[in-house]
Amino acid sequence: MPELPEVQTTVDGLNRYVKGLTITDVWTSYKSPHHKGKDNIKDPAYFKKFKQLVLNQKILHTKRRAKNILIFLSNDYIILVHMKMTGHFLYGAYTQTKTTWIPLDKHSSLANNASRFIRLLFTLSDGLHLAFSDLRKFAKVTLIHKKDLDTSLHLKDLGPEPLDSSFTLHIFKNQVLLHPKGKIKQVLLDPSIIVGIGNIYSDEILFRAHIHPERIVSSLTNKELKAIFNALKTTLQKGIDFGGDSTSDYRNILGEAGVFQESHLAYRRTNSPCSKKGCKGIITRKKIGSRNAHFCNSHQI
DNA sequence: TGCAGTGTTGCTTC
DNA sequence: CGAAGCAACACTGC
Repeated sequence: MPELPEVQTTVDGLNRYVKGLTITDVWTSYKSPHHKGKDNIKDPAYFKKFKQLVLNQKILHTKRRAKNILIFLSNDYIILVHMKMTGHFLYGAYTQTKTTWIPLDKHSSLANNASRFIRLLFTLSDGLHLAFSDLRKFAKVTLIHKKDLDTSLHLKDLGPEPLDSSFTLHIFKNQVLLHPKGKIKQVLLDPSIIVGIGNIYSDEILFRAHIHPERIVSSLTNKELKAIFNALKTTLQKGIDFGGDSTSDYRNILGEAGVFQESHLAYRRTNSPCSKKGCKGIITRKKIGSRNAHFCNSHQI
Protein backbone atom coordinates (compact mmCIF):
# COMPACT_ATOMS: atom_id res chain seq x y z
CA MET A 1 0.00 0.00 0.00
CA PRO A 2 2.87 2.32 0.06
CA GLU A 3 1.91 5.34 -2.03
CA LEU A 4 3.77 8.64 -2.10
CA PRO A 5 3.18 9.58 1.58
CA GLU A 6 4.23 6.15 2.86
CA VAL A 7 7.37 6.11 0.71
CA GLN A 8 8.22 9.65 1.84
CA THR A 9 7.73 8.64 5.50
CA THR A 10 10.14 5.74 4.96
CA VAL A 11 12.70 7.98 3.24
CA ASP A 12 12.48 10.53 6.07
CA GLY A 13 13.08 7.70 8.57
CA LEU A 14 16.10 6.39 6.68
CA ASN A 15 17.61 9.88 6.58
CA ARG A 16 17.02 10.26 10.28
CA TYR A 17 18.30 6.88 11.50
CA VAL A 18 20.68 5.19 9.04
CA LYS A 19 22.27 8.10 7.19
CA GLY A 20 26.05 8.04 7.68
CA LEU A 21 26.19 4.36 8.66
CA THR A 22 28.17 1.76 6.70
CA ILE A 23 26.77 -1.53 5.39
CA THR A 24 28.84 -4.35 6.90
CA ASP A 25 26.79 -7.35 5.70
CA VAL A 26 23.79 -8.25 3.54
CA TRP A 27 21.46 -11.25 3.75
CA THR A 28 18.46 -12.28 1.66
CA SER A 29 15.94 -15.11 1.39
CA TYR A 30 14.60 -13.88 -1.96
CA LYS A 31 15.05 -16.44 -4.70
CA SER A 32 12.69 -16.46 -7.61
CA PRO A 33 13.03 -18.32 -10.92
CA HIS A 34 10.96 -15.58 -12.57
CA HIS A 35 13.75 -13.07 -12.09
CA LYS A 36 16.63 -15.15 -13.43
CA GLY A 37 18.99 -12.97 -15.44
CA LYS A 38 17.31 -9.72 -14.42
CA ASP A 39 18.83 -6.87 -12.43
CA ASN A 40 16.84 -7.81 -9.37
CA ILE A 41 18.17 -9.34 -6.18
CA LYS A 42 15.58 -12.13 -6.46
CA ASP A 43 18.03 -13.59 -8.97
CA PRO A 44 20.75 -15.18 -6.79
CA ALA A 45 23.48 -14.36 -9.35
CA TYR A 46 22.47 -10.70 -9.26
CA PHE A 47 22.36 -10.71 -5.47
CA LYS A 48 25.99 -11.88 -5.44
CA LYS A 49 26.99 -8.84 -7.53
CA PHE A 50 24.74 -6.60 -5.45
CA LYS A 51 26.40 -7.77 -2.25
CA GLN A 52 29.91 -7.08 -3.57
CA LEU A 53 28.96 -3.56 -4.58
CA VAL A 54 27.17 -2.52 -1.37
CA LEU A 55 29.52 -4.13 1.15
CA ASN A 56 31.55 -1.60 3.15
CA GLN A 57 29.79 1.33 1.50
CA LYS A 58 28.54 4.26 3.52
CA ILE A 59 24.91 5.38 3.24
CA LEU A 60 25.20 9.03 2.20
CA HIS A 61 21.52 9.95 2.01
CA THR A 62 18.16 8.68 0.76
CA LYS A 63 15.73 10.23 -1.72
CA ARG A 64 12.34 9.42 -3.18
CA ARG A 65 11.40 9.37 -6.87
CA ALA A 66 7.75 8.39 -7.42
CA LYS A 67 7.26 5.33 -5.20
CA ASN A 68 10.93 4.36 -5.43
CA ILE A 69 13.38 4.68 -2.54
CA LEU A 70 16.88 5.69 -3.68
CA ILE A 71 19.68 4.98 -1.19
CA PHE A 72 22.86 6.78 -2.27
CA LEU A 73 26.11 4.97 -1.41
CA SER A 74 29.66 6.28 -1.12
CA ASN A 75 30.82 4.40 -4.27
CA ASP A 76 28.30 6.29 -6.46
CA TYR A 77 25.93 3.34 -6.64
CA ILE A 78 22.31 3.73 -5.60
CA ILE A 79 20.15 1.02 -4.05
CA LEU A 80 16.74 1.34 -5.72
CA VAL A 81 13.83 -0.17 -3.77
CA HIS A 82 10.22 -0.29 -4.90
CA MET A 83 8.11 -1.57 -2.00
CA LYS A 84 5.18 -2.49 -4.29
CA MET A 85 2.31 -3.86 -2.18
CA THR A 86 3.70 -5.00 1.12
CA GLY A 87 7.34 -3.96 1.41
CA HIS A 88 8.72 -1.83 4.22
CA PHE A 89 11.99 -1.19 6.03
CA LEU A 90 12.46 -1.78 9.75
CA TYR A 91 15.45 -0.51 11.72
CA GLY A 92 16.51 -2.14 14.97
CA ALA A 93 18.26 -5.07 16.64
CA TYR A 94 17.66 -8.44 14.98
CA THR A 95 18.94 -11.95 15.53
CA GLN A 96 19.26 -14.65 12.90
CA THR A 97 17.30 -17.92 12.98
CA LYS A 98 17.55 -20.87 10.61
CA THR A 99 15.36 -19.28 7.93
CA THR A 100 14.93 -15.58 8.76
CA TRP A 101 15.64 -12.85 11.30
CA ILE A 102 13.56 -11.82 14.30
CA PRO A 103 13.60 -8.60 16.32
CA LEU A 104 15.51 -8.88 19.58
CA ASP A 105 13.43 -6.43 21.54
CA LYS A 106 10.11 -8.21 21.86
CA HIS A 107 8.59 -5.28 23.71
CA SER A 108 9.49 -2.74 21.10
CA SER A 109 7.25 -1.65 18.27
CA LEU A 110 9.40 -3.82 16.03
CA ALA A 111 7.78 -6.93 17.42
CA ASN A 112 4.73 -6.60 15.20
CA ASN A 113 3.34 -8.70 12.43
CA ALA A 114 5.57 -7.01 9.88
CA SER A 115 8.73 -8.57 11.25
CA ARG A 116 7.46 -12.03 10.32
CA PHE A 117 8.32 -11.53 6.70
CA ILE A 118 11.94 -10.37 6.59
CA ARG A 119 13.30 -11.09 3.08
CA LEU A 120 16.36 -8.84 3.08
CA LEU A 121 18.55 -7.50 5.86
CA PHE A 122 21.51 -5.13 6.00
CA THR A 123 23.85 -5.24 8.98
CA LEU A 124 25.03 -1.72 9.79
CA SER A 125 28.14 -0.28 11.39
CA ASP A 126 26.23 0.67 14.55
CA GLY A 127 25.60 -3.03 15.21
CA LEU A 128 21.89 -2.71 14.41
CA HIS A 129 20.04 -3.90 11.30
CA LEU A 130 18.00 -2.49 8.47
CA ALA A 131 15.50 -5.23 7.69
CA PHE A 132 13.11 -5.32 4.73
CA SER A 133 9.76 -6.97 5.31
CA ASP A 134 7.85 -8.06 2.18
CA LEU A 135 4.96 -10.44 2.80
CA ARG A 136 4.01 -10.96 -0.83
CA LYS A 137 7.54 -10.76 -2.25
CA PHE A 138 6.48 -8.21 -4.88
CA ALA A 139 9.16 -5.66 -4.07
CA LYS A 140 11.92 -4.70 -6.48
CA VAL A 141 15.47 -4.19 -5.19
CA THR A 142 18.25 -3.36 -7.60
CA LEU A 143 21.37 -1.29 -7.98
CA ILE A 144 21.97 1.55 -10.42
CA HIS A 145 24.95 3.79 -10.95
CA LYS A 146 24.55 7.49 -10.21
CA LYS A 147 25.41 8.41 -13.81
CA ASP A 148 22.52 6.23 -15.07
CA LEU A 149 19.93 7.70 -12.73
CA ASP A 150 18.08 9.76 -15.33
CA THR A 151 18.17 7.17 -18.09
CA SER A 152 17.46 4.09 -15.95
CA LEU A 153 14.59 1.97 -17.23
CA HIS A 154 13.27 1.91 -13.67
CA LEU A 155 12.74 5.66 -13.63
CA LYS A 156 12.73 7.16 -17.11
CA ASP A 157 9.01 6.98 -17.97
CA LEU A 158 7.77 8.59 -14.77
CA GLY A 159 5.59 11.69 -14.73
CA PRO A 160 6.11 14.75 -12.53
CA GLU A 161 6.24 14.78 -8.73
CA PRO A 162 2.91 16.16 -7.47
CA LEU A 163 4.29 17.78 -4.32
CA ASP A 164 7.11 19.65 -6.05
CA SER A 165 6.54 23.40 -6.10
CA SER A 166 7.19 23.20 -9.86
CA PHE A 167 4.06 21.03 -10.20
CA THR A 168 1.53 23.76 -10.97
CA LEU A 169 -2.13 23.70 -11.95
CA HIS A 170 -1.01 24.36 -15.52
CA ILE A 171 1.26 21.29 -15.54
CA PHE A 172 -1.43 19.19 -13.86
CA LYS A 173 -3.89 20.06 -16.64
CA ASN A 174 -1.34 19.31 -19.36
CA GLN A 175 -0.59 15.94 -17.82
CA VAL A 176 -4.15 14.67 -17.30
CA LEU A 177 -5.12 15.93 -20.76
CA LEU A 178 -2.60 13.47 -22.22
CA HIS A 179 -5.49 11.02 -21.72
CA PRO A 180 -8.54 13.15 -22.63
CA LYS A 181 -10.77 10.08 -23.06
CA GLY A 182 -9.66 8.45 -19.81
CA LYS A 183 -11.66 8.16 -16.61
CA ILE A 184 -10.19 10.56 -14.08
CA LYS A 185 -9.54 7.88 -11.44
CA GLN A 186 -7.56 5.74 -13.87
CA VAL A 187 -5.61 8.73 -15.13
CA LEU A 188 -4.66 9.77 -11.57
CA LEU A 189 -3.36 6.23 -11.00
CA ASP A 190 -1.13 6.31 -14.11
CA PRO A 191 2.49 6.90 -13.04
CA SER A 192 3.43 8.25 -16.49
CA ILE A 193 0.90 11.09 -15.93
CA ILE A 194 1.55 11.90 -12.23
CA VAL A 195 3.58 9.75 -9.86
CA GLY A 196 2.82 8.61 -6.35
CA ILE A 197 -0.96 8.19 -6.35
CA GLY A 198 -2.44 4.76 -5.66
CA ASN A 199 -5.90 3.43 -4.97
CA ILE A 200 -6.33 4.88 -1.49
CA TYR A 201 -5.24 8.44 -2.23
CA SER A 202 -7.06 8.59 -5.59
CA ASP A 203 -10.34 7.78 -3.82
CA GLU A 204 -9.66 10.31 -1.07
CA ILE A 205 -8.65 13.03 -3.54
CA LEU A 206 -11.76 12.65 -5.70
CA PHE A 207 -14.07 12.57 -2.67
CA ARG A 208 -12.59 15.85 -1.45
CA ALA A 209 -12.77 17.40 -4.93
CA HIS A 210 -16.44 16.29 -5.30
CA ILE A 211 -15.67 14.54 -8.58
CA HIS A 212 -17.03 11.17 -9.68
CA PRO A 213 -14.17 8.72 -10.42
CA GLU A 214 -15.59 7.83 -13.85
CA ARG A 215 -15.70 11.39 -15.14
CA ILE A 216 -14.01 11.62 -18.55
CA VAL A 217 -11.02 13.96 -18.39
CA SER A 218 -12.07 16.11 -21.36
CA SER A 219 -15.44 16.82 -19.69
CA LEU A 220 -13.86 18.39 -16.61
CA THR A 221 -14.25 22.16 -16.30
CA ASN A 222 -11.37 24.42 -15.25
CA LYS A 223 -13.00 24.79 -11.86
CA GLU A 224 -13.23 21.02 -11.44
CA LEU A 225 -9.63 20.50 -12.52
CA LYS A 226 -8.56 23.09 -10.00
CA ALA A 227 -10.54 21.31 -7.26
CA ILE A 228 -8.80 18.01 -8.08
CA PHE A 229 -5.40 19.73 -8.17
CA ASN A 230 -5.95 21.35 -4.77
CA ALA A 231 -7.26 18.12 -3.21
CA LEU A 232 -4.30 16.23 -4.65
CA LYS A 233 -1.76 18.56 -3.04
CA THR A 234 -3.49 18.77 0.35
CA THR A 235 -4.42 15.07 0.63
CA LEU A 236 -0.93 13.78 -0.19
CA GLN A 237 0.61 16.30 2.23
CA LYS A 238 -1.86 15.24 4.91
CA GLY A 239 -0.82 11.62 4.32
CA ILE A 240 2.80 12.58 5.04
CA ASP A 241 1.83 14.70 8.06
CA PHE A 242 -0.08 11.71 9.48
CA GLY A 243 2.88 9.35 9.06
CA GLY A 244 1.31 7.46 6.15
CA ASP A 245 -1.55 5.01 5.87
CA SER A 246 -1.47 1.68 7.71
CA THR A 247 -4.73 0.19 6.44
CA SER A 248 -2.67 -2.86 5.57
CA ASP A 249 0.79 -3.66 6.88
CA TYR A 250 2.68 -0.43 6.19
CA ARG A 251 4.89 0.71 9.09
CA ASN A 252 7.54 3.39 9.42
CA ILE A 253 11.11 2.21 9.93
CA LEU A 254 10.63 2.03 13.70
CA GLY A 255 7.71 -0.33 13.13
CA GLU A 256 5.07 2.24 14.04
CA ALA A 257 1.76 2.52 12.18
CA GLY A 258 0.70 5.73 10.47
CA VAL A 259 -2.73 7.21 11.16
CA PHE A 260 -4.01 8.47 7.79
CA GLN A 261 -6.52 5.57 7.65
CA GLU A 262 -8.40 7.28 10.51
CA SER A 263 -9.06 10.17 8.13
CA HIS A 264 -10.50 8.09 5.27
CA LEU A 265 -13.67 9.65 3.92
CA ALA A 266 -14.23 7.19 1.06
CA TYR A 267 -11.68 4.37 0.85
CA ARG A 268 -13.13 1.13 2.29
CA ARG A 269 -16.13 2.94 3.76
CA THR A 270 -18.58 1.11 1.49
CA ASN A 271 -22.25 1.55 2.57
CA SER A 272 -21.37 4.15 5.21
CA PRO A 273 -23.25 7.46 5.17
CA CYS A 274 -21.25 10.22 3.51
CA SER A 275 -19.40 12.32 6.08
CA LYS A 276 -19.58 15.55 4.09
CA LYS A 277 -21.64 18.11 5.99
CA GLY A 278 -25.27 18.16 4.80
CA CYS A 279 -24.69 15.35 2.26
CA LYS A 280 -27.21 12.50 2.38
CA GLY A 281 -25.15 10.21 0.15
CA ILE A 282 -23.85 6.70 0.76
CA ILE A 283 -20.33 5.52 -0.01
CA THR A 284 -20.50 3.18 -2.98
CA ARG A 285 -17.96 0.71 -4.28
CA LYS A 286 -17.50 0.00 -7.97
CA LYS A 287 -14.85 -1.66 -10.10
CA ILE A 288 -13.26 0.86 -12.47
CA GLY A 289 -10.77 -0.77 -14.75
CA SER A 290 -9.61 -3.55 -12.50
CA ARG A 291 -9.58 -1.45 -9.31
CA ASN A 292 -12.20 -0.90 -6.66
CA ALA A 293 -13.23 2.74 -6.44
CA HIS A 294 -15.04 4.10 -3.37
CA PHE A 295 -17.07 7.27 -3.74
CA CYS A 296 -20.14 9.13 -2.48
CA ASN A 297 -23.17 8.49 -4.70
CA SER A 298 -24.49 11.99 -4.07
CA HIS A 299 -21.89 14.76 -3.93
CA GLN A 300 -19.29 13.29 -6.31
CA ILE A 301 -20.64 14.21 -9.73
C1' DT B 1 -13.16 -25.05 3.43
C1' DG B 2 -12.25 -22.58 -0.62
C1' DC B 3 -11.85 -18.72 -3.01
C1' DA B 4 -12.33 -13.78 -3.67
C1' DG B 5 -10.01 -9.67 -2.25
C1' DT B 6 -5.96 -7.03 -1.51
C1' DG B 7 -2.84 -3.06 -4.88
C1' DT B 8 1.72 -1.62 -7.92
C1' DT B 9 3.60 -1.93 -12.12
C1' DG B 10 5.56 -4.08 -16.13
C1' DC B 11 4.72 -7.28 -19.56
C1' DT B 12 1.80 -9.68 -22.91
C1' DT B 13 -2.03 -9.79 -25.79
C1' DC B 14 -5.41 -8.08 -28.68
C1' DC C 1 -0.54 2.50 -31.12
C1' DG C 2 -3.56 2.14 -26.82
C1' DA C 3 -6.36 -0.46 -23.75
C1' DA C 4 -7.10 -4.47 -21.13
C1' DG C 5 -5.74 -8.12 -18.47
C1' DC C 6 -2.53 -10.94 -16.29
C1' DA C 7 1.61 -12.13 -13.48
C1' DA C 8 4.70 -11.38 -9.91
C1' DC C 9 3.16 -13.52 -4.59
C1' DA C 10 1.00 -14.88 0.03
C1' DC C 11 -1.99 -14.05 3.44
C1' DT C 12 -6.71 -12.47 5.31
C1' DG C 13 -11.48 -12.61 5.71
C1' DC C 14 -15.86 -14.12 4.53
